[in-house]
Amino acid sequence: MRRPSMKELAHRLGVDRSTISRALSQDKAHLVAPETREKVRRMAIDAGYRPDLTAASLRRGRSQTIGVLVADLENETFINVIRTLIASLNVDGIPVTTPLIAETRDKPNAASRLIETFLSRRVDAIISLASTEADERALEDASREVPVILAIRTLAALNLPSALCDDREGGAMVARHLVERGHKFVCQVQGPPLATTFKLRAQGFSRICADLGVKEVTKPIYTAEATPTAGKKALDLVFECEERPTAIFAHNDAIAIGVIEALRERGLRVPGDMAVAGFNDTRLAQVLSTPLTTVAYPIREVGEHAALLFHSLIAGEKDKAGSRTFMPELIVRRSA
Amino acid sequence: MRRPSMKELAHRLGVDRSTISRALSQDKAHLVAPETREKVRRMAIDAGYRPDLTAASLRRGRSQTIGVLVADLENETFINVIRTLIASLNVDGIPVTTPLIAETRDKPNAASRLIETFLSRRVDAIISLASTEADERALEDASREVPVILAIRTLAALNLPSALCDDREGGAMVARHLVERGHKFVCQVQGPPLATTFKLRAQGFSRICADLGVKEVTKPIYTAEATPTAGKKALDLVFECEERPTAIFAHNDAIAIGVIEALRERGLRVPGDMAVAGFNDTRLAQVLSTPLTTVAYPIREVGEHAALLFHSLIAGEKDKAGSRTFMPELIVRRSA
DNA sequence: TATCAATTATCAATCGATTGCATAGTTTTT
DNA sequence: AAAAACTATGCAATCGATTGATAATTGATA
Repeated sequence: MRRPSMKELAHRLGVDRSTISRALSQDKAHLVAPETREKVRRMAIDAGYRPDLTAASLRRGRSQTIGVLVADLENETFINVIRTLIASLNVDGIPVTTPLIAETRDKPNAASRLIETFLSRRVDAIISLASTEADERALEDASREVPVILAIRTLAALNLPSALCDDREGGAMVARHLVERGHKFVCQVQGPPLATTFKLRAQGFSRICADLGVKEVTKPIYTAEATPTAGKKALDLVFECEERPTAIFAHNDAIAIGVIEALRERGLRVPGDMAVAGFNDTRLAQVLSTPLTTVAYPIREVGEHAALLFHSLIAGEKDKAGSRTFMPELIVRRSA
Repeated sequence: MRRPSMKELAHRLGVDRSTISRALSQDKAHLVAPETREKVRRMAIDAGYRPDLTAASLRRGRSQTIGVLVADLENETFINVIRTLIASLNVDGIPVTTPLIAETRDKPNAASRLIETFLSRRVDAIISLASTEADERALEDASREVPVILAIRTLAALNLPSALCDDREGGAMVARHLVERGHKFVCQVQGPPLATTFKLRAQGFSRICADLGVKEVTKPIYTAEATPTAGKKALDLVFECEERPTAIFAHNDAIAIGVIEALRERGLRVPGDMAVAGFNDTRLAQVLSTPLTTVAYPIREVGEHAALLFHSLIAGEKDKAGSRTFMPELIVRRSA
């Protein structure tokens, strides 16, 4: 017993399918007489009618779908931004726009392939939480066909509407805090430089160090991935330096945790022997027995602004769709 | 300059649209003469033709789309199963089936609402990594319209094809190991009992304890969520018991980490003062300075079998689509 | 030469919903 | 009482691709 289509409903009720369509719609329901409308709605429920969004999409030219590119599904911050984004996609608690979530893992051609799929599926917009310079071209091309919004990571060359965190200032906050605590020689364990996030955090941090006369380890230290494993490995590089710093700014909490575990293995105490600060304020940062000093990411703001950009852009209000950068917040705990 | 549709291509080439369709298809390309086929393909590329999957879906009655329900996007194990699942969805590296990923967070009505959306979008199948008893009805109803596959979590009452881990045996493995290490009085910090996973782990563990004459803390201890925060809180309950156990089996690694941090705060050493074992073998388990003894989840097997079920079911080969349960593996490290 | 098969392409219907335009019926205005 | 203005509904085209039925062409076979 297949579910009925509009045509079948129309037949049973002896009205035209267009009447059914209007009666069940949000915006055109006023065009049909209240009693007919009720009759249609009741019948639709009784018969177990379920609209076919594929057909509706085709006709409308809008798929009520949004392509979401994310660099890493294991990253709590990305996920949380996506969560608020999705929550803001619903209207009156009803999900009208379905997100197509796809992960790039920062692989070279992943983004462009996924964007092709999105466009074939006629997404109404694309939100990228995965932009790297390698994807610049693909995103630019896409932006000529459909609104493209950047979140978390930006691309200076592109001038696309974006929802960002002030990563430079975040890095600066950490630097100022370390200086305040009396550190004179510090070190960064940087995330992979393919995304703007880490580059800006590094710039902000270094700038303040330079201004306030604090020395940084000369050779920059990068991790291949922003993971605890990579952070652990990176600590070896720190210890290869001639002089040992007294504080480490890890570019995110996952790296920081790796650093802390590595320090523990060397029998060093945090913050006594080495102060450690992270970035993002993930769940784990709060649970550690030496709670992590870190920078809280403006998750809600970024997610909601991305949603707002989406809504403005598909409504054609290009003027309202401005980029915004939100301020993160330093959370001082025990580790630094 | 909008991209052309098939109709436009056909016009330019002076052939019928059906010829274009066949020339560009995988399975019907042999019906068109080799030279025409080449001509069409070249032209399609030159003109920047991009098929409209919305239209194709409508006509075919298949959307080349799969609905994926996941309980928690922050859970590494879920994500990794989804990753292998998605990888197996591609044919020759080309993504033919797009996953619609949606998160339930184990909220009461989330699953049924999301399933409605999936069905409205005419997904070819639904894979649930989020099944709880509360969703039983919704999944059963859905399974009458579309293939439904269960992964990670099962529902005994439903008899749907599934890809699972032998959680009971996993729990048993931990129990046997603890007994081997000489523990006589142990404790479980169980995950929320709404999913089969945790219930089975508990059963398997308790069964072995009973068989081998090892005492368990009398009152079962549950966490509200499978997170470090919840694990930390749960340790208080352990210490409320009259007698203190010497080992804790945390139902997953996230809980275990919470437990360990809580122990550290009390100045207790792992495994000296308290042994701790987890479940899943997440990335973090390997990085801890006291590496976690845990049970490695058969991620690849579960993901690939789920994909296989999907492929069999949409091919109509119901017989080939059998449920399978894969064996996890105990990873002994330092913590227990 | 007539018949049949194979190959290649066209025709036209179809998937299910949406929407501009037309029309019949009703109410309001003058 | 006629004209104007609404209301409520129906008609039919449309979105873009797919596919079964059918026609045209060529070659082979009896």
